[in-house]
Amino acid sequence: MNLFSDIRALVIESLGAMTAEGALPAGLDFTAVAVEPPRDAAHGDMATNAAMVLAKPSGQNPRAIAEALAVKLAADPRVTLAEVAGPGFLNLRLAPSVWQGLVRTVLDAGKDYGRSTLGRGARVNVEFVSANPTGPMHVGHVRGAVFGDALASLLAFAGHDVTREYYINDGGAQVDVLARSAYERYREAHGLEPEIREGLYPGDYLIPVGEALKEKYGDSLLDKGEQYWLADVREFATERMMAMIREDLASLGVKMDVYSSEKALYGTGKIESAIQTLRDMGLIYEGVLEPPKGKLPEDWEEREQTLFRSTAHGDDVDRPVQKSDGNWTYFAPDIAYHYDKVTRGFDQLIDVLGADHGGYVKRLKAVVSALSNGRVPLEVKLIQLVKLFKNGEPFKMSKRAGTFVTLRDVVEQAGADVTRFVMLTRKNDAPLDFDFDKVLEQSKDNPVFYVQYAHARVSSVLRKAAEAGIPTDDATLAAADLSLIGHEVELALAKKMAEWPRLVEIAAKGQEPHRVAFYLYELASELHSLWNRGNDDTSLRFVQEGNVAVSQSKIALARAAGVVISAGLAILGVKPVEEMR
RNA sequence: GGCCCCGUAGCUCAGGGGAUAGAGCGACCGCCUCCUAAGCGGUAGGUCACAGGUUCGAAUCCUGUCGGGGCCGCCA
Repeated sequence: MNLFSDIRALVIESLGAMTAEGALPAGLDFTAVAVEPPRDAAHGDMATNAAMVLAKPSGQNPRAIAEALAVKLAADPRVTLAEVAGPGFLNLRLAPSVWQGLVRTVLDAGKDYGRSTLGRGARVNVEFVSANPTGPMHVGHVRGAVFGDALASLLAFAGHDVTREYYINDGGAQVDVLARSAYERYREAHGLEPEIREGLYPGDYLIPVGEALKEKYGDSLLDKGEQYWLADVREFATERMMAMIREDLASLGVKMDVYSSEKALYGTGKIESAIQTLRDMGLIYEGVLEPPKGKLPEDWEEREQTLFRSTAHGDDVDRPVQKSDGNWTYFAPDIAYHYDKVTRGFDQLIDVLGADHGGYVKRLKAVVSALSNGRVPLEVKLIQLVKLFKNGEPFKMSKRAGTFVTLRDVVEQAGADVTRFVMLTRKNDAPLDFDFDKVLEQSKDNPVFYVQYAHARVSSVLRKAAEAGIPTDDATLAAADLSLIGHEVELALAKKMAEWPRLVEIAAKGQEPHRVAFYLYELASELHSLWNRGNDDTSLRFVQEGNVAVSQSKIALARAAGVVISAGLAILGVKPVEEMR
């Protein structure tokens, strides 16, 4: 199904034959032999570096190897031309029938075209978002949510068994703050003046929570000390916040498989047992940390703490797991949580975190490495900041000034599809500019519309064909005489589609969903290009008046492009459109 | 002081061992009696931050320097 691997197999087979004939020494390692699209399409359809890679180990001139290999490859009916170029590249040109056959392959496979077995069913846990349950999701969370979701889809498409997971930070001091903030709103609901002290959450979103508390508890919590209500209010408010967050995620089209709770780790011995496991490995000790160099915290004092010997697993310093008052640090439940993920049998863990967690990565990796005996790799994807713009002007966010941009604001203004696509057009480790005006602009400047427009044009062709009475269901198109398409511009579109399975694997290996977005842009560009050629050359239009067979072959090509665009958009979580409005 | 990320065209960014380094925007020149011109074709624009190293081959890998951002015990 992947033409590049098909041709690579042919190359390897030919190299094997050369070895058998004594043209190459036995025992050569062919793993570095690659078959790729050439940088410049004028060079051919595919290129292999085989001769250059094998020149040194075989002690032969690369061009001589390439010449001999060219003869072998040219004997295959799929190869119409094999020529040596540059330092020893072997450029291949493939027969039109190969590309015509590819169109049929795409139509037969439908949305599964490009699906890969690369992952061999490995169980991968992708943890993402994990926003604190203390308020609505803001724009900073959106990018992490979209990235994690698309990465999960990409890995699943590439043959992994993926679990999407959200870790609810409902066990720390911040949920106590939430409870106190909600309690003030509860008092407010009773007509009292709320005291939103410094450090409490001032947001309006807690007002309905206060009212709901009144409904549930009446006035029974009024004028009582914290010890009477804190636990109940905390649980109540946290639940409400999570309901809100789930709604936010749903509006973005993100669906988690598992929600894990930090609170559930406390009082169940899970933290203690995870720490004990590390202790048994000799990785927990009582000690004193060196003060950080450079900028010293003002209230620094030496103090003995319970430490995790993360330096034994690649970290720079050991890390405290207990505060001086004996409580766990934030790190401790995280140890237990990652231990839990390891215990659940995942083959790989991926954490999607904000870039401000960069200093946290090494200790997390150290924990997972220690607790899995090095069996489970942890990959941490850091998501850089989103810089908001409006009318080309930077848009500063501030909770205090009330210019706090929530996920809901973004989705309401830009729409889920646009938001998702735009947020995926950048590598996760590069900052992203998000301009509210630009993302809604309907031009080539905006990649979302460019790709959607291409898909809409395919739909338009199908509608036109239907009006002309030409049957265009997928089965009919797949059975069409595809040898009728042969113009180089048409074949160029098919060639771009041939790259899709390869791209899926590259993107999955690199855990880089942005590659999908860039690929879709290129594919759309090929389609637009072909479309416009039809303006000058009517023989290149998809619907050919009075010629059903030719029309069907050309429509099959367009439809196949639409199928690939849909498949790519599905990974990004974006719905393709049938027409532009 | 240490750790992580980044530095590619005027701007925003792809490419991350392979050939003459690409796209969009901006600039300039063209293309609608014709399937959606929300599009297409072309021209101009580069010391891939800098210096060493590895390699048949480096924008890409390694080391260092410079510049930008992030992080660095009792917050999560």
